[in-house]
Amino acid sequence: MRERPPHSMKPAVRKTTLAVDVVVLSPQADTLAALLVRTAPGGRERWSLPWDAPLPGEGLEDAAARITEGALGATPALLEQVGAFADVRRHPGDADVSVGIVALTPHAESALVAGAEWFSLAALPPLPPRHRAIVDRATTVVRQRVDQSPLAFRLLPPMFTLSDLQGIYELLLGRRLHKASFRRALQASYLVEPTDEWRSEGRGRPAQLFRYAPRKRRGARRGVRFDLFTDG
Amino acid sequence: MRERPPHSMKPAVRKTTLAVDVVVLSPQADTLAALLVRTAPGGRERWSLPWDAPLPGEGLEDAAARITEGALGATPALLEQVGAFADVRRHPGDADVSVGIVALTPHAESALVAGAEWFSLAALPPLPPRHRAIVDRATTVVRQRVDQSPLAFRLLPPMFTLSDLQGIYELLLGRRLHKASFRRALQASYLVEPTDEWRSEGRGRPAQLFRYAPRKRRGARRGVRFDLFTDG
DNA sequence: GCGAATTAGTAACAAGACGTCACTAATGTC
DNA sequence: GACATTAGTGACGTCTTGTTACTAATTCGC
Repeated sequence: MRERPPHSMKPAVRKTTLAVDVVVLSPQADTLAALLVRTAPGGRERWSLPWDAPLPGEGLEDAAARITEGALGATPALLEQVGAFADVRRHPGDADVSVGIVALTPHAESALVAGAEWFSLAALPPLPPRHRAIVDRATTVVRQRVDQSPLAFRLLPPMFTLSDLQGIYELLLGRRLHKASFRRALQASYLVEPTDEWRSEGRGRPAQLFRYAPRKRRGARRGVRFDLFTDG
Repeated sequence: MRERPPHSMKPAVRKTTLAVDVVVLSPQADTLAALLVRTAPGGRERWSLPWDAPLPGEGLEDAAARITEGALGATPALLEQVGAFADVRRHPGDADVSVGIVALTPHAESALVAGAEWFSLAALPPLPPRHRAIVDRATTVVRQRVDQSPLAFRLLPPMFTLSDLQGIYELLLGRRLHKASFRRALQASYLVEPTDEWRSEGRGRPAQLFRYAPRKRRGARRGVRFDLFTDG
């Protein structure tokens, strides 16, 4: 809080430099990975989040979609704001204010733009300080919302096994879930429906395929709540 | 989503006009009220949220604190970002981008600045469209966070009765809670401790006063979760 | 004074959610 | 055919939650 005599002044806009910084997340090889781009030589960090200023008249999410396409070569499945950042932490383009946006995209082999690469969230290279803060907030936001909104389904093809789905939840939440509890909670949530198809993945019993089909839920429904750890 | 060939461009900041728009909320006479300021004549709406551009180098929350002081005459008890808004909806200062921030302040008779007034959230006058959207998001954000962070205690004096506290939760959540469940959940949360003092409010049995005293909670604690409706 | 009204606080119960274990089922591998 | 591997489920004990119904301490009306 800053000390300042409380007297009214006419508010007025001032010119500011604004950036949209995007945390593109995708499941890659059993971890959650973020898409980083190589920075121009000269900065201390070699990598940063993809970012740009919004075009005149362009919405923030639209800008984030454009920026994601520019680095990923594909449209993200879901965009969500994670906050505005105006602290003094260094931004690669020296923007006064950054709007952080998290984008989710399914795993795909689609060609990345030259200079873009996936990094496991657990092993990110050094980032400009503001970008580091945005990544941290993005993972927090994702973990908070995964129970409330069908984020996980955006990362899967239209038909998937319950083990696939559980794997996505575990990536997004960052912890293991118990199989029986997961399925029971999923039942109660009325979010999926079984199909007639089964998939055999080599070894083990074939798994039934499900599709995302949220049904009307009576009363005020609570989200899917999963708790525990360690499946045997 | 906008259609645009995905080829890489050097990102660059551009000048934008930025506003910080503040939703100051306070309990007033059994409802949640927002603080509005009279707008300069000429605009279609007579009222708007207090707002201003951040000063050079000023953090967003710092700006929100300053703006709140300018309209309320006091420092808010808590500030929380609710999002960035860059759609085409009209802003009273024609800012390209607004950062919405919600401020909570206890009920107080403190003198408002001339031109500022409290309005029950249930009966707001017409607002500039972007401000209307910010108010709606602010109430959503407050309801989502009231379980996770001690918002409610910021709206009460250091000592309060459990009925006072329940009333604040009901205002913030916008629904009635069941007395026994509320108290049991509060017990489990280890957020308050009883004092030796009691308060008699006229009729009825005197109530014990409590103070906010979050104790270390073993393991990963879940927030206070209240569910039900209708107290008899 | 004394009962009715009013607000505070709690015990206890029933129903449900949750964590866990142990099992059955269907496939591939050796 | 034995075994490893993954899928899927039934059942049980415990903890959580919604609800009812009660006790407690005060003011108000008469």
